[in-house]
Amino acid sequence: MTQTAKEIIRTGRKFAQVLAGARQVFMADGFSGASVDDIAKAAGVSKATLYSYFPDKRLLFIEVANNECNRQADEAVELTNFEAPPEELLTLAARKMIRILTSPFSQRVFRICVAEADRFPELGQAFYQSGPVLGRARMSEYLQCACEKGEFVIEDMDLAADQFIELCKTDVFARMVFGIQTEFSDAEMDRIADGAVEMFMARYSTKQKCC
Amino acid sequence: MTQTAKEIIRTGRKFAQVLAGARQVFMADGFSGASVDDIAKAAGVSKATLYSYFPDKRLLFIEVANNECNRQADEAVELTNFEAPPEELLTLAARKMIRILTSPFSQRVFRICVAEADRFPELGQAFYQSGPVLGRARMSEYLQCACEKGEFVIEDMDLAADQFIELCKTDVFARMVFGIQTEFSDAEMDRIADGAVEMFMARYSTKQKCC
DNA sequence: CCGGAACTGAACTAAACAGTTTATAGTTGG
DNA sequence: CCAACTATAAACTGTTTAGTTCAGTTCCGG
Repeated sequence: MTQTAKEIIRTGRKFAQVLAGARQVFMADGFSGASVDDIAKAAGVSKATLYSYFPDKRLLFIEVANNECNRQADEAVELTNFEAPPEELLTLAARKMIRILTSPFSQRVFRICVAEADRFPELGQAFYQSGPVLGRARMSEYLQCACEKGEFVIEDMDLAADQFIELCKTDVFARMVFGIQTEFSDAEMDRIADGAVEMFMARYSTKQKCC
Repeated sequence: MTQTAKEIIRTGRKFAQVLAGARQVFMADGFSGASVDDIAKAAGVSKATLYSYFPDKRLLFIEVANNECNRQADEAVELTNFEAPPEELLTLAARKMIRILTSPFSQRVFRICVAEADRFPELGQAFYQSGPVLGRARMSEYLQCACEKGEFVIEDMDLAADQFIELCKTDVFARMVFGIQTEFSDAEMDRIADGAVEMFMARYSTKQKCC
């Protein structure tokens, strides 16, 4: 009558190993694609040990997913140097954004979130919070600041932030998601980034480029 | 020694029934989530009958997926009335686009494409062709025409088309994909649509709104 | 160096599911 | 009315995989 209840046991020598193995296999194969045997093997641990830490595959996955979401939140884009001229700053931000969006890691996590949306609704939510919401917050913060300096005129700050981020996905995102293309050259990224910045400036900048 | 080879037999009374049942179950549960027993039941047909038409689950799925992609291509947005003022036309197009993007059907198909990208790479390609590529072509065509009338100045037509389509996804798409929200009010859609149009006009329209 | 806790490996259960077979029955057209 | 074709239900095969069990081994603190 071993009363493990339904809880994760975080103490023990090999806990971290199990987690690392699970992370590796889940990231590569998704939830359904990953077998517990594979995970145990990748972790260099017996299946019994794995099950002594985690009551089931589901909770193991959730643990991994949460960790990854937190990691992603930590690595989020910092808009450094609010003082730089808006056009420059936005161009840098756009490039960074595109690079993050197209990273193998993002692609994998995105795929898993979508594929497992039925089984793990909370997963999409977590990812949305630590990705898009955070990005928008950072962007909004900067735009607010730039508006106060009279560089932009923006009525709906959240909309503007979302629009900028969305523009960074132009073409690239769809090609990625549908498996048309998984890597992008600097030239391709710059085309999108510059396009996004020019569009954003044309809409919200106070500087007129004509007349 | 029944020489069925590995081919789909399209003749026979119940072929259409099987296809309809498969469509229903695959759309609801995805490829892995759907069991052949469920499909046979939904089709009102025995499993043996199903297997007399289709050599395996995979080919049945591909048949359904192809049909759905073609259907989607047929229903694609027509940009009616090229003569209308650009702002009006774009606003209508944006609303239509958002409505299509957020339809339960699109959501389901998108989800399936992403989830099964490994198993069926050609699926994403087909969907990309019958969705994004088609949309861009239609949009490009219109923009070309409007440029010739002097309503817009656009250097990179494909980029502009993609940008407009992308702007229509602002916020909405991410919320959908991550399961935050699956239905959208008219007000929410109009906010995005109007935002997209204003942005697009500011960037590419020849009409100045100031000075 | 000892005793208990952590770990191992391999075998096992149970369920799900793709695909097959069989024996039977309805349908159709000549 | 009789072949030939089509369909059916149900049982069966084989495989995969989550989760369990247990006898034996390793590790580590006291």
